[in-house]
Amino acid sequence: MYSSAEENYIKAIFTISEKTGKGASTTAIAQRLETKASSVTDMVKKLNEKALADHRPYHGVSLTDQGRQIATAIIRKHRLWETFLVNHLNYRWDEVHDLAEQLEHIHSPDLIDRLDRFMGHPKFDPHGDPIPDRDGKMVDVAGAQPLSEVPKGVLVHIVGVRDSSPAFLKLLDGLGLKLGTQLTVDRKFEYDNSLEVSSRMRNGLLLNESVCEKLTVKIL
Amino acid sequence: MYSSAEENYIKAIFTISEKTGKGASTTAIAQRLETKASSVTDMVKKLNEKALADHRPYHGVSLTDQGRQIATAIIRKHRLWETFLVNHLNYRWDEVHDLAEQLEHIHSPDLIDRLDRFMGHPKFDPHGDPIPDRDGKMVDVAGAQPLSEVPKGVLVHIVGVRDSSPAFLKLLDGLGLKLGTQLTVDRKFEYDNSLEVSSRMRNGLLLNESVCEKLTVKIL
DNA sequence: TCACATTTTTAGACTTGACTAAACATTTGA
DNA sequence: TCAAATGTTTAGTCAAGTCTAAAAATGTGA
Repeated sequence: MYSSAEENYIKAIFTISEKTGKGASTTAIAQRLETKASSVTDMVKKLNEKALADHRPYHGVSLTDQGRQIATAIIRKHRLWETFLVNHLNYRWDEVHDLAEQLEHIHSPDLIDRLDRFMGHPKFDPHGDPIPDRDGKMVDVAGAQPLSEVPKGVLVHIVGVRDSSPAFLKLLDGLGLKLGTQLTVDRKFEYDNSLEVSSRMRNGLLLNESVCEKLTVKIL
Repeated sequence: MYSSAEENYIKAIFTISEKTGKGASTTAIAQRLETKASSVTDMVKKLNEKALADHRPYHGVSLTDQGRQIATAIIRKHRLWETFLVNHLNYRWDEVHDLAEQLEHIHSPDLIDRLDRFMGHPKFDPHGDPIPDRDGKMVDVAGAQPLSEVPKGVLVHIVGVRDSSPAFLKLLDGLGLKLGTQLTVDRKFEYDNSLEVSSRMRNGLLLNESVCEKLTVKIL
């Protein structure tokens, strides 16, 4: 059984490694968990002793197989809880992240499997992220790419968001964008890499670079 | 926001006070929380400073209005989660206590109200205990009494259990007793205060004193 | 190559919540 | 009424997790 603190570090290392393809630096971990690098040093030492992580100083922390297994289990819990909150308790997709961060630390041999069964084994969470199965495997979303890389004139639909912060999700709500929304890139502005897109609901929607990078789409 | 430790103490003080009608002694609190009296002293001091509890040494700890309000909120959470686990995730009534002890510490402005609405505002949990509403009010179970006090020949039905431990609940399951089961006391044995009862399913069921005290029944 | 900016670790302290052992206080029964 | 039993508190310690400040180590650009 691991503490919430340990679990949060494991998840952070996993997520940073996923994103960068390299080990997670102590500084990066500290930043993500809003803590200090010295605290990270201590915890990484502890995870190392428990054979959950390896640390090559100045080259990053990586998870062992066991660490990775714990990480995917936590992510599975997080995403299933988010799905439950949105699909059954009528939460909006921008409200569930923090609550799921609490719920993901509930320890139970089978609660999450029952929740999974109750919901009919959903494959994606409300933000389009794949939900790992009991063995940590998740469907791979082949062909998905950031909107920022889509050429002009191609019809795509939104399959995921790379940022689950309330602010970002509310912005999307305000623009009428959600999972499944079909889009075409009409114009690209080199000046700031912003895009003008059109959907069924709206034309001439101007999206800045950072928004486009965080929207994952698939060609239809 | 209160820590899980603080919440557990508040709940223990509330429950002991309910049961005994007096303040909760530090020893009683220690026993219930499986901790030591000296630890209780420390925490009670802290709760006192936060205006959640009053302590008159040798006469018990009692909760302030604010403390009581927190206590009923936690009990509401505990019982609603138990109800959810049994009614929607198919847990048995003897499996949910420990899990609900974790879930009751989830902090959220409205999760529990949504859960309440989702389930259609249940009035009782799987053990027959009344679920407090948002204001801490719960229906009072008038006319309920322990089976041990029921006279011979009177038809009653089980409305609650005063012990939610897996061992006790499994015993009841094994005897074919559950909420709603109709019983008549056939014989009373003065020797050890055990009772012989009969239900529709079984006759000549011998229940010892401690079991009879923990079964709450109502005359039909 | 080598200085410096960056990253990482160490050392010492703090908070929360718990513990043991011992001292202290009160109730109660004889 | 007073001593024993019971209940409570104090004092000192510990572990987890965090922090600041300072020291140490490393990668990299000039």
